[in-house]
Amino acid sequence: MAVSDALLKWYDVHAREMPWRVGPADRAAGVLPDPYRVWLSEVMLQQTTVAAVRDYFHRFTARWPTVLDLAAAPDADVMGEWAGLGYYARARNLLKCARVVAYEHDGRFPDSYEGLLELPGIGPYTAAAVAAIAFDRAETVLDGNVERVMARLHDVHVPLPEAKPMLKDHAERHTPLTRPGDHAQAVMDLGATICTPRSPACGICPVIEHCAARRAGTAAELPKKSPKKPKPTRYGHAYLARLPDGSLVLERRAEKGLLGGMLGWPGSDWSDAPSTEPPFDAEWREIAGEVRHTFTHFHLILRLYGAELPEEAAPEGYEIIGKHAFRPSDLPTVMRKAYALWRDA
DNA sequence: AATTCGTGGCG
DNA sequence: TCGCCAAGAAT
Repeated sequence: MAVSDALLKWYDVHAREMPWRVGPADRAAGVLPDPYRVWLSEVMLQQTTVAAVRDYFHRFTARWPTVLDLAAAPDADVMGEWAGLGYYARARNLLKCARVVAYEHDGRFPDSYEGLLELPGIGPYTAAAVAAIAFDRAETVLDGNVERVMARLHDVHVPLPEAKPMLKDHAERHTPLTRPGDHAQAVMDLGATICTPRSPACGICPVIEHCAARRAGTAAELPKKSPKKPKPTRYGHAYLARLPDGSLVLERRAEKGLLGGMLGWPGSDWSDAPSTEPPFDAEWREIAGEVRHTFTHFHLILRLYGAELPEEAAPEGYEIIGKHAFRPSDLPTVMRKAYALWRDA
């Protein structure tokens, strides 16, 4: 039996339940999933686990059931709803993409890889995933799961990312013309549940007889990866101010760069020797303790300063957010940590 | 082509 | 505690 046949047979029984997914039985009856939901889930799933995405997906689809609803949403609402999920450029591009689809494509997603690839925030993986899953196009997805499964199936020892093209070649040879959407999801499910990074469960693998790495005894050490750079530690200062009515002083961060477009506390740059100049005048007092947070490529240690501002002392150029309008859940995680430390001080 | 982008869970 | 890892894209 070919690899794709064995995979689909396994998937028919073991497909994981996901709120954006139409199971193999319904698909067999001709049901295709809503492209909007497939797209939304795939963007959320970029470098993010299924467990982390579930609640966000439910909140987004409850609040914005269609791409037209999302396109009409205010930027701040979408960024606030995305807060905590990370990689905030995804949220900015999500909204851009929704508006292009809504206003330039009549509210319908393109049904081809090439068409999807044109849209903001949709790269090679997501274009292939949406084309295959939502439109049953015979496209090949290449994500971390597929890379790992292919590296093992074909015993590829070339390290990533150099190995990517050859892993893609292998994956394409396995992509069937029928049920390509189920096939794509099957390979990813296999990678997520059986062909895992550490201690793969080869004993229950549906394609073990096709696996070259299993025969060679190298499955657990694949895929090889080139060494990555160590993370430096950076430092910074953040300033948390409150007005007499309980309002808080925040700022909307620049569109580009780290935490772009998100709300945050005013503060210094984050570097080896951050500026110690407060963003505006107040009776700042140091808050005991520090916030530690790790981003993709550096560790951050943040020192906090708090102030109670007098009446009529709201500084210019900031987002003054009322006591009851303020929700920590609108903030990225590092800013939530800062708020928690200040509040509990 | 190499960097820059979050966050939470896991061993 | 700490590095690794997750359904990557943009520049």
